[in-house]
Amino acid sequence: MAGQRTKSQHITIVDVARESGFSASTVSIVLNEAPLSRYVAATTKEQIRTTAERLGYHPDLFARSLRSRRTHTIGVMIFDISDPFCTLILRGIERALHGTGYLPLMMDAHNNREQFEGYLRMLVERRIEGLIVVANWLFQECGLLARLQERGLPIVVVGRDLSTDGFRSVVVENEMGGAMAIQHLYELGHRRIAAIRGPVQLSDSSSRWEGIQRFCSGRDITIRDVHVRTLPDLLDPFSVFEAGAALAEEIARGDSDFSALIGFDDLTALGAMRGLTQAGVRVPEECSVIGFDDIPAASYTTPGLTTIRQPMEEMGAITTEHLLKMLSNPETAAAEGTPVQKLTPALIARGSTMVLTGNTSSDTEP
Amino acid sequence: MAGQRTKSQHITIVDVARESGFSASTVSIVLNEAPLSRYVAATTKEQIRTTAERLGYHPDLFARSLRSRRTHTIGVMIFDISDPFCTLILRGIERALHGTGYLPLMMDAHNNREQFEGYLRMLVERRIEGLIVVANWLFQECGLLARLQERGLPIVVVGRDLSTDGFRSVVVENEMGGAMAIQHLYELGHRRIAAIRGPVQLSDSSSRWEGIQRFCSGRDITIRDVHVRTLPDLLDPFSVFEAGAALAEEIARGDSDFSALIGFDDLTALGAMRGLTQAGVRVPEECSVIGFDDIPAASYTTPGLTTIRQPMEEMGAITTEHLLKMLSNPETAAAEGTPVQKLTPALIARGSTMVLTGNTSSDTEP
DNA sequence: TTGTAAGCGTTATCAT
DNA sequence: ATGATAACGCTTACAA
Repeated sequence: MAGQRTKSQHITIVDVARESGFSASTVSIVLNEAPLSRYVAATTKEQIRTTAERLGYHPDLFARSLRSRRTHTIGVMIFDISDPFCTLILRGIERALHGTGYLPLMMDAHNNREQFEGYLRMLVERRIEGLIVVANWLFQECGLLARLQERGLPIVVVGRDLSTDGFRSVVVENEMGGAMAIQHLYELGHRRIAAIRGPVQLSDSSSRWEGIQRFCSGRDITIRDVHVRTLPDLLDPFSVFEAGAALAEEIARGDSDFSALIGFDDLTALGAMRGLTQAGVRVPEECSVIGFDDIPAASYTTPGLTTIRQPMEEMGAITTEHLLKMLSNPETAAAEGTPVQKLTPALIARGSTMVLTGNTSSDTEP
Repeated sequence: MAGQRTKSQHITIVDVARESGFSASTVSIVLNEAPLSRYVAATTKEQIRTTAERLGYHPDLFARSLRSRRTHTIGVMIFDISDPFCTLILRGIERALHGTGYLPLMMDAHNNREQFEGYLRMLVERRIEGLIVVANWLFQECGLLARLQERGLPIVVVGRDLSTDGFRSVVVENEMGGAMAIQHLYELGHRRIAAIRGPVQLSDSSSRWEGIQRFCSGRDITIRDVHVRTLPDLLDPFSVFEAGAALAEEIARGDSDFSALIGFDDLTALGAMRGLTQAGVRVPEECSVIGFDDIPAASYTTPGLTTIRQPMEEMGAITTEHLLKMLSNPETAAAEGTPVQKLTPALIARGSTMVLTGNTSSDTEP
C-alpha cells in the first residue's frame, strides 16, 4: 500500500532492484551481461530479467554514458546529402551498423565548409566514438579532421581518397573503371572517341584517365585532343550537368569524327547526351555515351545511360566495417597505417551505347 | 604546484569554478544564462566567461541531459532515404533546425516496417523531444506512432497526409498540382490526353485526379478510359519506372488518339517517356509528357521532364517549424487539432512538353 | 555470489 | 548576489 510509485515517471534500475529483491549493482551486472555476471546465480538472473521485463525497464542512455564514458555513437558527416551519389552509401552504412549497437549521428554539411566544421564540433561534443566522412569532390580537408584523428578519434573517409592526408579511405578502383569504360566502347567497335575529363584538382580524374590511356596504348584506338574537354574545378554538383552539356555540344560542333563519348561521371554524361542532342547528334545511333557512378538518374533516362557502377552501398558497408574494426582494437588499426581500399566497379550496359554502325561519324542533321 | 591537473581528461564545470574562484552553481547559472543570472554581478559573469573560454570548457551533454531531463534532440524517421523525393526535404529540415540548438537524429527505415519500429524505439530511448516522419507512399502507420503521440511526443509527418490518423501533416496541394499539370497541357493546345494514375491506395492519387477532372469539366478536353491506366498498389519506388514504361507502351499501342500524357509522378512520367519511345512515339514531338514532384532526375533527361514541383525543401522547413512550435508551447499546439498544411506546387516547364502541332496523333513510326 | 558506496558532470533547491 | 548540497540513473571497484 505504501511505497507505491506515485510519480511514475520512468522505471529506473533501482525500481527493478527493489521489485526483484536484489541490489542495483546486481541488476546492472545481469542486465548488461557484464563479466561478473558469470558468478550470478541463474535463478537470480532469471528473476531480475523477468521483473525488468515486467516493469518495462529501459536503461537511461544518458546516465549510462555519463558513467561509463561510452556513447555507442558514431558520427556520419555527409558533405552533401542531395548528391545522388551518397544516399546509397548511407544505405550501406546503415545496414552495416544495424545490430551492432552503434547509433549513427548523421549531419549534412550542405557543401559548406563552415557548417562542416560546426557540425563536426557538435558531433565531438556528442562524444562520437568514431567518424565516417562521406565526401564528394568539393570536400576540402581543413585540418580539423586531422587534429581529431590525432586526438584518437577513429576516422574513415568514403568517396574520396584522402589517404595522402593520413585518412583511411574507401573508394572505387578508378583506373580500372576508366579502362572498363573504354574497353566497352572498344568492344562495340568504336575507335574514335571523345572524352570529358573530370576537374584536374580531383585525383579521380587522373586515375580514370590513366585507365583509359593504358587501355588505348597499343590498340588501334585514338582520343584526339580536339575531342577532349575538361570540367572546370570547384564546380558544384548541379553545374556538372550543364558543363557536360556545353562541352559535349562544343565537341560535336567541332571535328565530328568520333562515334562515342566518355563522361567523367554520370552527370557529365547525362549532360553530354543533352549537348549532343542539341548539336543534332543522336544518342546512341550516332554517338554512344558512357558515364561513371551509376546514380539513380542513369537508369531513368531514355535511352538509359550505360555506365561504370561504383558499388556505393558496399562502399558504405565496408567503410563502416573498417571503422568498427578500428573501434574494437585501436592498436591494431593504428599499426596498419592508412591504406586505401579500392573496390571493383562494374559495367552496367544500357541503351546509350551501341555497336558502331556504318557511318563512323555524323556531320549534321539530315 | 600541488593541485595541478594530472589526469587532464576533460575540463568540467568544477574546473572552471575553482579556476575562476566561484562555485559550480554560479558558473552553471552564468554559462547557461539561466533566469537567476540576472542577479549575478557583471564582473563575475565576465570572469567566469573568460576562464571558461581560456580553459576551453565544453559542457558534458550527457550529464546535462541526465540532470535537466532535456536532450535537445529531435528524431527524423526517413522511410526510404534512397527515395530521391526525400533528400531535399532533409535539406529543409536541416536548414530549419540549424541554429535552434536542436540536433536531428536521422534514421532510415529502409522501406521496412520492422526497422521502422525498431529505430523508432531507439529514438525514444535516446529521448527525442519531437519527431518528424518523412513518409513515402509505402508508409503504413502501425499504431506505434499514435501511442507515442498520446504519450505526449510531438509528431509531424511530411510527404503524406496522415491527418485522418491524427497526425499533423505537411504535404503539397495535390489537387492544385493536378490541375496545373493539365492546364499546362491545355494551354499548349492538347485536348486528348492520356494518364497514368497513382495507386488507388494512396490518397495523393485521387487528389491529383480530382484536380485534373475539375479542370476538364466544362472544357473541350477529354481523357478517355482507353487512355488511362493505374499504377498497382504497394509498388516499391524502383518499380514505378518500369510500371510507367509498361503502361505507357500499352496505352500507345492501343488507341493512339492522344497527344499528351500525365504521369502520376516523375518516375512514372520518366518511365512513360521510355515506354512511348519503345512504342515508336517521339517525345515531345508526338506526345508531350508531364510528371509530378520534380525529382533531380527530371532535369537530367533529354528532353528534360516538365513537371509539377513539390517545394520539398520548403516542406521540410515548414514541418520543422511546426514541430519547433509544438515544442515551445505544447498546450497551444494540442488545441489546434491536427490540420494539414498544403503547400503550393509550381509548374516547371522543360522539354518534354510542347505546343500541339498539326498531327494530333501518331500511328506508328514512319 | 551479492551488496555497499563512490562517483560521472550537471543543474535545481535551498540557504546565506 | 553567491554557495552548499542534493539529486539525475547508472556503473564499478571493493567489501562481505
